[in-house]
Amino acid sequence: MSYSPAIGTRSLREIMSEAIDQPISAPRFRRYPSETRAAMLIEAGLTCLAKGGITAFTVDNICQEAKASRGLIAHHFGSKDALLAAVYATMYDRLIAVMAPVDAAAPDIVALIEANLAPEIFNPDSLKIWLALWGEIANNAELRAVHRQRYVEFRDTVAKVIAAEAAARGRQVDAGAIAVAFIALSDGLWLEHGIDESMLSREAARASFYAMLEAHLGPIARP
Amino acid sequence: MSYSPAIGTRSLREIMSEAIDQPISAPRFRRYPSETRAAMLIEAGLTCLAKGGITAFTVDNICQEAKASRGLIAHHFGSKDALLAAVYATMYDRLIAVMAPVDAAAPDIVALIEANLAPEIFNPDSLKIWLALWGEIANNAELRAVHRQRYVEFRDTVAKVIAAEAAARGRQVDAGAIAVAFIALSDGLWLEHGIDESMLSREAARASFYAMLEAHLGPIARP
DNA sequence: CTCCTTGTTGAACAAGTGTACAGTAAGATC
DNA sequence: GATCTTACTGTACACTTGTTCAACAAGGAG
Repeated sequence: MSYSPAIGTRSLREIMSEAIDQPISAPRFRRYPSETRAAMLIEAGLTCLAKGGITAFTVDNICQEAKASRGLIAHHFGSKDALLAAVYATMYDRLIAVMAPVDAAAPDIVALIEANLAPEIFNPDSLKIWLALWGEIANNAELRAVHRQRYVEFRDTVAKVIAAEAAARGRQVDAGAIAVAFIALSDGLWLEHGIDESMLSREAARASFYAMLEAHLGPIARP
Repeated sequence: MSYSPAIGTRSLREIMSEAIDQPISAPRFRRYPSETRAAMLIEAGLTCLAKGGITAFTVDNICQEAKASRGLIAHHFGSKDALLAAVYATMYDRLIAVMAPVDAAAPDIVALIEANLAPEIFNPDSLKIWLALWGEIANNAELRAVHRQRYVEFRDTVAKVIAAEAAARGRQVDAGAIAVAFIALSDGLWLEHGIDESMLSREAARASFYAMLEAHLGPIARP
């Protein structure tokens, strides 16, 4: 038995109600403000990346994860690539948010290190997402644009803290260069931890951070 | 006008020869020893990864790059994933090959650092390949198996050099832990250099390596 | 030359890809 | 209640995906 699609003024729900001879009251779907739904799709995209890498970042997967229909990504983002760019921006948003306390009135080098080791950042799922995204940067102009903007923003935050610490110690250093090296180390530690958790503990990563910065700034008192 | 396919004992080449009324002497394709063709497919796979990341690692792309037909990957590797695993193993082969001189009778910490900066290793194309592969490790059992084996092999080579250097200096260190940190740093530097070449020069990367190892081993004479 | 092995081709297949779009309906506003 | 905006659905589309497989042919062995 098949039902004909709704025609004219009678909704499918009305027809169905009649056919099964009882009212169907529950709405078939929920409407969200555009921003809310966009955020939901971004979240679903992140989940897909964490679960299966860039290969699993498909319209079908994402919409299923978000419990929405296939058309929604196009409606809210225009294209899948635009959603991917939004996903990447979200990752940087969160990274920078964790750094925010560090960037406060009193820059604190220990807080910088500990922020990098925070569970929101230093965890395999999060890393899998970074990894999937990094692998796409070279092949995706939209992603590259986001990267260029956000990376510089992030680097400058780190450089500021390092420069402040160096000034407080009366040391002359190239804070920008050290910031890049620090980020490189951070990325590398995330990488090892993300690929094989057992290979590199948080404690080992912490030691690397301190050793690296002490080489440039002198002894740092650990908390 | 269309030609019927070859039937019975007459080859398509014979029929074509007759049709255009002149001999066709050039073979339609070349046969290679299995190993040779496998190597060609691996090379083509590497090229695809460098050009377009894991998304470009498709049967069509690879076979086109290798100037072969679609069926060849299945014939030589069984599946696309098996080829990917072989590609990954090849990357480690080459990395370990560059390290080989380091691992010789007289382990040399400077040679270790310089090997990591060698143009065969420290270049954006090579990094794009690593990046694409790393992003897949978590989602691909075959790849994970290769990683587990080769990474340990590689780490032990690095640890050996560090341990020897530490012994020569009479220092007590955890060479394995330092090796992991060293590899993490190395990966991170490759990453920055590969994503945006202008962000991190070879010279800056060199400085990071020396600072990192000097923190553990004391002053190192630079070449 | 005539086998014979096996590397190679290319079409066929089902399943999955992103996008377009016409139509549906939720829920705020009046 | 009626009206309207727009979030949302779901199908259709053209195309790409990896794998299978029967047939072809290169090139060495005899």
